[in-house]
Amino acid sequence: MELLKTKIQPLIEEAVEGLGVDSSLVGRMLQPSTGHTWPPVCDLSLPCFQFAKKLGMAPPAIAELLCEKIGEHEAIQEVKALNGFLNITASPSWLAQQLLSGGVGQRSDDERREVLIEHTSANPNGPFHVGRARNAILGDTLVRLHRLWGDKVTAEYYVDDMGKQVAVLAWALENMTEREVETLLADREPINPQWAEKADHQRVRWYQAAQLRRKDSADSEAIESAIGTLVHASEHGDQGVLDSFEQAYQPVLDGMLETLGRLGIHYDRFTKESLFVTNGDVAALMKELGDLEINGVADNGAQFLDLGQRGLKGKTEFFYRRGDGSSLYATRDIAYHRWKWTQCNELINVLGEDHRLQAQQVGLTLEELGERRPEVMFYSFIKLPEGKMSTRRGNVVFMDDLLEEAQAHAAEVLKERRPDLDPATMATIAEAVGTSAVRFNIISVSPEKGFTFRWEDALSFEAGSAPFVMYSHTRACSIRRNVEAADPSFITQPPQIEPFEGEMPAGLVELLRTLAVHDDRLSKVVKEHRPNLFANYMLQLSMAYNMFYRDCYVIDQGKVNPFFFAVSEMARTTLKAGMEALGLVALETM
RNA sequence: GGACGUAUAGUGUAGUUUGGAUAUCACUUCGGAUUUCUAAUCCGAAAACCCGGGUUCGAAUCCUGGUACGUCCGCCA
Repeated sequence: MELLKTKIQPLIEEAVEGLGVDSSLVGRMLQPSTGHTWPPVCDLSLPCFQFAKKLGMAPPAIAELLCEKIGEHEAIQEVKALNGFLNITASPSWLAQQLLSGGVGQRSDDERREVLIEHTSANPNGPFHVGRARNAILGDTLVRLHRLWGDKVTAEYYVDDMGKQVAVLAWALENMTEREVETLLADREPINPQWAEKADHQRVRWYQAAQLRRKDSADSEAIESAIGTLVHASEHGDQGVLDSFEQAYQPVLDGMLETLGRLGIHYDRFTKESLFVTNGDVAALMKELGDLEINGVADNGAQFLDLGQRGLKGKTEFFYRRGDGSSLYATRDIAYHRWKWTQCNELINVLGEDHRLQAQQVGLTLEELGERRPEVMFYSFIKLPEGKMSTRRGNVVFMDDLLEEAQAHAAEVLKERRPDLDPATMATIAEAVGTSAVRFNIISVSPEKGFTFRWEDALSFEAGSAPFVMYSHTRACSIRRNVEAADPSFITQPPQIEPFEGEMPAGLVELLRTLAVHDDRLSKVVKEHRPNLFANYMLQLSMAYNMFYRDCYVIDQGKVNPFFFAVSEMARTTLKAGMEALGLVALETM
């Protein structure tokens, strides 16, 4: 709790110095109590173990001594020695005053940054499946969290508009008939009629059929060489070929973006990979790389960097140029990164764990060129209970299907709970609940941990899920509506808040404490790229609000309590902003 | 074979960067609250740090050796 720490640190330092020990460590040692217990036993805690040796005293005794030395302070409710810790609890009325006066959460300009976040960047060759969605959901959440913090963010999608995957798609659309495609895919699950008009679902079948023919047909060699020619042309910047590629993939990409849009995921900019080939950046880059100390040349003229000399373990040769002089994917990625650095002062990539090595190579090369390396948030792949997700084996869950299912499930729950609602409202709420639950289910797990997709988890609407948070928010909204009905002046001209008299109910204290650590948590989450911690915070905030709701009646016997209402409103706006930062729909009624 | 990542109650997870208290939250199980400012709620109980060694007053956290799972090791993208 930084809010409290800045106020009372001098007080503690003085007390520590009074014992005759160095107080310079106090700043580092004075921490929120360890988060192992919820609710926390206190707001700030000073472990006294390090002083024990110097003073020749037992830590609990030191804590006792310090405890006696700390004087009264308006911000402190209680100082207590316990098990060798000096525990400080903030005064709830002081917290309330700080929070309600609006002084909390102001960011100075030098804390705001221009951030470019690249995420998703999936090959436009087929519909989004749940595996790919982890990238988009994590990336978009990071974008939103940075915006909540006050950063200026550009969300960017790097479009893979050249190379083999798109070439296969373009070749298939040009050379195969629908009948041929369907014959080849006869033993696969047919296209879901619901998506029959959606280009990503349509065209992926051409792609899949072509993949089969490439492997396993009489003319596979001829096909391979035709595709090879296309790839080669695209890598040399042949505009005609690039245009035909675009015609092939753009409708697919549009379909994918439609799916993402349903989850509230949007981009500020799309940058095409081919740009860096056609504008000469890649050629210039390869020339520059060739002059580096660690450059090497293979027998056929291909070139690489020996990154072993820069500490890379395992495979040390990093090829950036083929024997025929053309560039590789990673080479273009480096050119792309140099360009990205001209657009921002902080760069974040969201990448699957399969990109770890390549990200190392790109990072080391950028440093070799005198650039900074980007920060990367890696995530591990989503599996199905049956095993790895694979389009080839038909073992996939499409996002489009998941979202439909989630919506339907939410509609079912709603029908029982709110039979009074009209169908249109019900559909809107069900859509919001469904998509929010799907996002939350994925966000709330640490990115680097493995994730197994389970329908029952994704569609769970109980405590610990998005609807739990959403529900707390609707309660706060409902209270606001009731207050407005009881006395509109509370909304139009909020009254002066009198300090709270007497002892605060537990739920109120808990809510104030939780609101008070909002900025601490957000700051950590944004700096360390860990959206799941904020999801966790939102659950805590919702729980705290529910406790407050239990203990404090904003409207009691028709009369509005101004203090409770002010706290409720603060929680409501904090909940709303936090939900938006996680991409959850902040419904006002559900 | 090599590089990297992960391992916490029956299940899913937080905490590990910076060692410190009774290890978080939920599902499940068991028990309780309700003529409610929206019960998709609240209160209570039971239940876990992969295995071995080391450092330390103190290890889920740091070091080391195993085991299991995942990812990568293309002049592919």
